[in-house]
Amino acid sequence: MTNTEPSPGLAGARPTKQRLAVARILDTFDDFRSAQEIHTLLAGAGENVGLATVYRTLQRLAEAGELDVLRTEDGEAAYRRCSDTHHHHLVCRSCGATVEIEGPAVERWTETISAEHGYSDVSHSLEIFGTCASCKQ
Amino acid sequence: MTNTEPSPGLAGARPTKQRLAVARILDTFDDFRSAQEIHTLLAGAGENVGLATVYRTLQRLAEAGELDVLRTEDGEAAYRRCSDTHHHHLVCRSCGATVEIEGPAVERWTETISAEHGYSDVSHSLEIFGTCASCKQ
DNA sequence: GCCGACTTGACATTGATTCTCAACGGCATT
DNA sequence: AATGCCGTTGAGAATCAATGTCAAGTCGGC
Repeated sequence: MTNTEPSPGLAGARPTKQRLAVARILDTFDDFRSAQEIHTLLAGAGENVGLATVYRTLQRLAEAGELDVLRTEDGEAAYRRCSDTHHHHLVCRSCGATVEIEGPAVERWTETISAEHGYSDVSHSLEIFGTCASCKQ
Repeated sequence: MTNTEPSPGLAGARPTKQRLAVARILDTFDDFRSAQEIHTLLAGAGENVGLATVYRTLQRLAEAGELDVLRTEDGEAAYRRCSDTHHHHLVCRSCGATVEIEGPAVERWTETISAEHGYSDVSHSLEIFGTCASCKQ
C-alpha cells in the first residue's frame, strides 16, 4: 500500500526541493517573519527559491493551518509555525519576540457577540503589540 | 479673545478646504471605507482633493483618535468616524456593515497578559469578521 | 525511460501607500 | 490691505508587498 499521506509539514503538497527548504527554514526561528524575510533567509542559506514560490508556499501552508499568519501594524503579512490550537499573539514591536497566548474567554466572547448580532461564518484576529522587557531599556 | 480651538473634527489642523471636505464626507457613511474609496467619493462629490492629501488627512485624524482604523483581511487600511471610547468591531465581510463592540473584559485581559510577560507600551487590535444576517441568505 | 500534471522562477504587473518638491493658501502681523 | 512665514497641497514619481504570466523544469506513476 502506498502511503497517501506524503511528507509532513507540507500540507499534502508535493515535497519539492523548494517546499522542503521553506519548511526547513520555518523550523529555524520561532518568531514572525515576513515572506520577504523568509525569502532572504533562504537565499542566505544557499537555497535559491523564487520569491513567488515562497509566497505560494507560505500561503498554502497558512491555509492548511500549518502556519500562523498575522498582519503587522503596517499591513504586511508575517508567518511562523504554530501549534494546532487556535490562539493569539503578543508580539514585540522592535525585536519580534512572540508569546503565544490562549484566551478561551475571548473565544467564547467573540462567538457570543457575533451570534447576538446575527453574524455567521465568523473569524477574528487579535494581536497584541508591545515592547518586550529586553527591548525596553 | 481669539478662539484657540479651531474647527471641530479636524484634530486641530488648519481647516483647509480639503480637510473640511474629508471631514464632511466622513459623516456621510458609517461603515469602513478605504482611503482610495474616500478619495473617489470626494471626487464624485465634486471635491477634488489629491490622493496624497486624503491619505495624510486620514492618518492625522486617526492618530488624533478622531477615526477608527482597521486592516481588512487583505491588509488594506479602512477608516470611519468613531466614538471616542476604545472599542472593537464586528465587520461584515461582504457588505462592510459594522457593529461597534466594547469589551472591558478583553481590555483587562490584554493588559494582564502583557504585564505578565513584561511587555510595556502595549496596543492591541481585535477585529471580528463575519457575514451579517442580510448577506447570509 | 516516458508522459502528463503539478511546480518553479524570472519578470512584468498590480495596487496601496509614501515621497518629492514647487506652487499655493491660511493667518498673524504691519 | 499688503507682507512674509510656514504649514499644506497636488501631480507624478518612487516604493514595496503581493500576485499574475508562461515557458521550462520536476515529480511520480506506469
